[in-house]
Amino acid sequence: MTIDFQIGRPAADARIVVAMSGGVDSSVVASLAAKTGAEVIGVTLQLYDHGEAAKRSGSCCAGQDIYDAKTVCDRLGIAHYVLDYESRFRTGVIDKFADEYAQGRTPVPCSLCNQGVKFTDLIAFARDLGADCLATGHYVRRVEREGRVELWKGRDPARDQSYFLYGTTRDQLDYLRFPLGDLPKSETRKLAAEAGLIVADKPDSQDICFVPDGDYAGLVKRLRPETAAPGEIVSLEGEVLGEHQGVVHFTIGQRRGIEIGGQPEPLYVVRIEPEERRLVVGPRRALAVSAARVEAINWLAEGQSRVEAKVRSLARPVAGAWDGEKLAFASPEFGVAPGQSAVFYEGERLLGGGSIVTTQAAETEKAAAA
RNA sequence: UGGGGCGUCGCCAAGUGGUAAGGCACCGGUUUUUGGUACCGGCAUUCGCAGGUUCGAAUCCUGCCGCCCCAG
Repeated sequence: MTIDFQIGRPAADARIVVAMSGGVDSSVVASLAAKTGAEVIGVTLQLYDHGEAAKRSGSCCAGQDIYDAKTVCDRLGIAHYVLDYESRFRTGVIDKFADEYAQGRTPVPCSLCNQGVKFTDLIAFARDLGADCLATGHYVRRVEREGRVELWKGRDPARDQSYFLYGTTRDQLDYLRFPLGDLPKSETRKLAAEAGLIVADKPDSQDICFVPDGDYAGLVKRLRPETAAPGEIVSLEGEVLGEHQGVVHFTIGQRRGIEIGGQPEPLYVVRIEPEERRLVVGPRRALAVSAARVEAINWLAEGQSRVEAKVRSLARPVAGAWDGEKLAFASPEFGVAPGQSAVFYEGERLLGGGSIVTTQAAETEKAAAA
């Protein structure tokens, strides 16, 4: 299978840099790039410690993964660079991640990473190398239409990663290539196997890449100890129902882990008040939100008012109206957490997105609290 | 130390002779490049304790223990 990298000049003269995490996807991208006949350079970022996480595979950008990426490059006969981005990743992603929790918000580290270290810094590096483009293994599509580039969802809806890439700028998009955007994952694995890549059967990455054992709270606690301070759990009416072991363990809309029984219906986290170290909980209907204020928006399209919006990576898009400041949901949305991204779409096309700063409770909460 | 009430899974709670509902919580799984959500599954051989009646009791009887309320 051949993929057109849309470089605009003979492959023999082209140079492609591939961002390689050490996983299947980006390895296949490197393989596809090599097949074009262009000069291909694999680059892997070393993002965090050499300790615990390094031994774990199926994540990205630590010891085993770097070794895997290198092995793949050797097989393909291409160059491979490892860049030490630990300190940048630390300040640009991990510290911010912890800070967000300290403010009672729920960060999306993958977006922070893509928009910072991965794209901004890596693109600069690739440009320095004189490359024609930077290719990654993301499942999104770059579509040239009417003389402009657009960002579309990955063809395979189960794999679409556009939610995490809303912050990609037009300039970056010009330079980026996503060769897997049209493929289903199964096809990627098949290509990996055909190419004899060592990572063909490597498990998909999941969870937060820099959290070795899934215990993200443990990491945040080390960086921001105050997030582990116990506090009250109160009802919407202000009644103290129990105690929690730190706001770091919670996010808006969360049900499990509150550890309060004896209720007629489940309790969800409705609000987090970090300065008071207080958790406000209530029934599901209290989560209903009619609108969300969104800031730091990156538009890839002209500002649109009628949009479909995703406020979580795994949510189906919902209809909404954008007025330049806030997103009004056509029908109440549940579990909208400040810190998460609101990403706007028009069908397959990603229009833009930003960070949710506040939400507006729907009438039902007021009714429930009254 | 008179009267009344109660004691069923961590919590709430149904069940008053026929062989322990349900909800919440918790645990596990599924899904997933964020946190969650949702869905599926698990969760009292036992009903404060000890005797007794009965073919059979959490359910009836007796005693004890504990808690609550009202009276002293």
